[in-house]
Amino acid sequence: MQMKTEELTIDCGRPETESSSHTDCHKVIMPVRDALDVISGKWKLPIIIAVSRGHKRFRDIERSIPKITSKVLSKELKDLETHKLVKRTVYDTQPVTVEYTLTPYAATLDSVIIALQKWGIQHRKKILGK
Amino acid sequence: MQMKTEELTIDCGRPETESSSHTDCHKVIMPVRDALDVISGKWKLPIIIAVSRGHKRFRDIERSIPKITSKVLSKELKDLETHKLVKRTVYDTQPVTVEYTLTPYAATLDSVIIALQKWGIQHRKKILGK
DNA sequence: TAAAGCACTTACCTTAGGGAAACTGGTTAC
DNA sequence: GTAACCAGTTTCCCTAAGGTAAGTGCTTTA
Repeated sequence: MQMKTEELTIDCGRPETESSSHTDCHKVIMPVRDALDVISGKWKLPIIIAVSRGHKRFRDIERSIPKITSKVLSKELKDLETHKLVKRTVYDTQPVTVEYTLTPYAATLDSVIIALQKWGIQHRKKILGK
Repeated sequence: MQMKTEELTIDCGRPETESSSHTDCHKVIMPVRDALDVISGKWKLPIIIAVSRGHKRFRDIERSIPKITSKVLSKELKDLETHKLVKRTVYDTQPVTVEYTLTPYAATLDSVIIALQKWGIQHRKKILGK
């Protein structure tokens, strides 16, 4: 049905060829699940967006994301750090200053975020009357 | 820091202008959260991929997605139906044949899926030695 | 010297997501 | 006539995610 030719195609041709279709399917499903394992959940992308937007300090990030709590933010920042998407830097000031920044690797998520943002915008338009 | 100029930009300029930065930030976070509300979770995108790949029947979809159970598939298909992403058609055969197909609206998710697939592929390469 | 800010942590509790397994009510193939 | 397939449903259970609220140790501001 739908066939979009960008660099990677959602290989949906040959719908009725039974033999190798499952394996083909896995080639799309598996990477998507790998990606979802890292970035799914309610907060990870919002945090990445906030940090990319220039919010570096803990309280600053907290204020920039509606409804997030410090407990959740703390935990999610640790997760993002272990996934090498966020870097935590402690400056030896009085009192200590902590800054969160995105790693260069996090920039590779740009296309994902942009795709989701675009889809979210049009989806909201669609469901709340056009 | 990172600035990618596609149609929509992750507006991350002016990092230290305090006044309007939160509102700007929300303009990205909100649509992304709207999108995540619909498609996040472990199974929705895999199901959409499987159906787009030509798997129309319940058992066929079930077999094409590793580790999914019939209970979860049943529930997620209902969710996708209410979000107008999947259409369920019952054919009055003996016994009844049920077919799931994507709506045209689901095709709008292609760019999201492609972005996630690409990211997942390179992420796996990155973490499992290059 | 009290209040408020920073960067968190801890304790407690609720809910949602999801796994395992069995079961239903029908039909077809052997 | 029994095994297997289809399209699910039901029950029971468990864990992870996440909300609420308070506290900690430090410092700056009024």
